Parts: sequence; structure tokens; C-alpha cells
Amino acid sequence: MIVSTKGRYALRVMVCLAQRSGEEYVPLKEIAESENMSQKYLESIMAVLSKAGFVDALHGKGGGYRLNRAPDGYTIGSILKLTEGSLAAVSCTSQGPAACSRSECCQTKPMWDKLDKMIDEFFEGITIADLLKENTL
Amino acid sequence: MIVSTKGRYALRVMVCLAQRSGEEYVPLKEIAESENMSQKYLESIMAVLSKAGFVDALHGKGGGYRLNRAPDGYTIGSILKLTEGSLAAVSCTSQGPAACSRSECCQTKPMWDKLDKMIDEFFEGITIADLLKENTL
DNA sequence: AATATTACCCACAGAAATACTAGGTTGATC
DNA sequence: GATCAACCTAGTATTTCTGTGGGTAATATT
Repeated sequence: MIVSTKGRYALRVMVCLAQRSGEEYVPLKEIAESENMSQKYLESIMAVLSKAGFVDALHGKGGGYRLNRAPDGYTIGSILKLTEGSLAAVSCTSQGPAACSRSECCQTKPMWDKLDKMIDEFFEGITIADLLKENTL
Repeated sequence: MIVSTKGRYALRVMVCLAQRSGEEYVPLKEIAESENMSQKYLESIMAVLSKAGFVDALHGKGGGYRLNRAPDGYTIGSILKLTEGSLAAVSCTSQGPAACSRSECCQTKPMWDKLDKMIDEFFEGITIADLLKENTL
């Protein structure tokens, strides 16, 4: 499994915020309830998105989160890389050449490299705005 | 991470057997030593490949494993699906529609489906024979 | 000023998967 | 019968995943 709930939840929250971008700030409680996700778990994910400047946050009543760009300003790749740490399909390729001493002579490494590139291009080619449209992917 | 050591080891063993397909049976000990992998761990992987009919096995002295098809008769996808169980990028898509109650209305599911299809086609389009060639991927 | 609301911070915890290890049994060859 | 090698069953240390719990800081309303 390349994408855990952490990254999937992050994407769904971002889609949710994009759908409600008319409103000012949306509290996490509402999103967690409507999407049936653990609010506490979401908090840790939002902390990452907030620190990285992907969303604006506001404390207190009337507060919550909101996007600070247009939906097409967020690629799926940028969100997943942030929350998942890496999108590498195998550990061999995720930590540079040092990860595997056999990388020089490995018969399979070129394949993993090609796969990584393909997956990266896939996710960088889709934005949150694309997910809002129906069946146009 | 989509592919664990289990699947990666399986591929490397198959490549190894393909390279030595002139010889009759190759004992696992040799492969484990030359590839620097745990022999005991490999045993459990070979059991799967053997039961599925991907390789022939022979007990006793002079025994070991060998391929029973030409290297281009094995797609990478078939080997990985067997050893990894599934190649699905997210759990939502790996166990049919029942895996997620929100699959009907999920804004992100079409993307995961498209990704799964892309990854599947990638791995089904490569065979062990392709890995033997240098830099032709 | 008090209260409610909301983000933020820290630590822990149960469950599952990963990557093995240990020790034996069966089958084949010399 | 000795040796080799596949095969079988069980356990285990480590990590990752998916949370929970309890508190603190900031903002708004009363």
C-alpha cells in the first residue's frame, strides 16, 4: 500500500475545504463528523498542513481552517509528499543511493526508478480542483 | 511503500534463476549467499512460488529450484501479485467495493482506480526477460 | 471577567504488518 | 545411512499505522 489513511484523509479534508471555500473558516469538528473520520487523528494531520503553509488556521469561536490558494494551486503530489513523507514504491529508492549497497548492480532498480517517476508524474498532474469535477479524471 | 522485501526478493530470485537457466536445479543457499539475503526468509517466499507452479523444486542433493517457463513467460505483475497479495495503492480499492462505505460518493476514488490501473499495466508490461537486458527498460 | 469554542501540543497504546529466526521433517542422491 | 536441500510450524523483535487522552493557548461571545 503506497498511500495510508494519513495521506487519504489529508486529501479528503482539502477537497472538503475546497468545496466550502465560500465560507470563512471551517472547524475540524464539522469535517470529521461529516466525513466520519477521527477528529483527534485529523488534528495531527492538519498540524502538518498548517505548518507547511497549505492552509490558514484560526483559533477560537468562528475559527477553523481554510485554503489559502485556489484549489488548482494544490497538486495531489505536494499534499501526499508532505503527509506521507515519500511516495517511493520501494525503500530502495526512497532514501537516495545509500539505501541499498547493491544499487549499482541491481537488475531491478531501473524498473523501480521508472515506476517512481511514473507515480510522481501522475500525482503532480492532478490538483484538488480536478477532484472537485465529476468523472473528468 | 507499495512493494515490500518479500516481493522484491521474489523478483531477484526469479532473475537469478533466469540467469542460470542453463544449469539444472539451483539450491537456495547459493542464491541467498550471492544476493546477501536471509536463506530462511527466502524459503518462505519460495514456498509460495513453488506452490503456485512458478518454479520446479527438487529435494535432496543436486536439488534446488529452477524456472519452468522461458523468462518472458513471467510478468512482474504476476510475481508481485502472488507474493505481495495485492498491488493496490490504497486499501479502499484492494478489497472490492465493500472496503469502503463511501466509495459511491468519494471524490478521490476515481483517482485511486486510475492509479491502480496504471500500476497494474506497468507491471504486466514487463517480464523477467526484460530485467535481464541492460538499460533497455 | 467568565465561558465557550477551536487550534495546538505531548505522550502513550493497541493492532497489524514486516522481516526475520529456530528447529524440526520429508524426500532425493551418493 | 549419511548428506543435502526443500518443506513445515511456530515464535519474535521491530516498526508502522491508526488512533486516544489530557492538557494549553488563542479567539469570540456573553
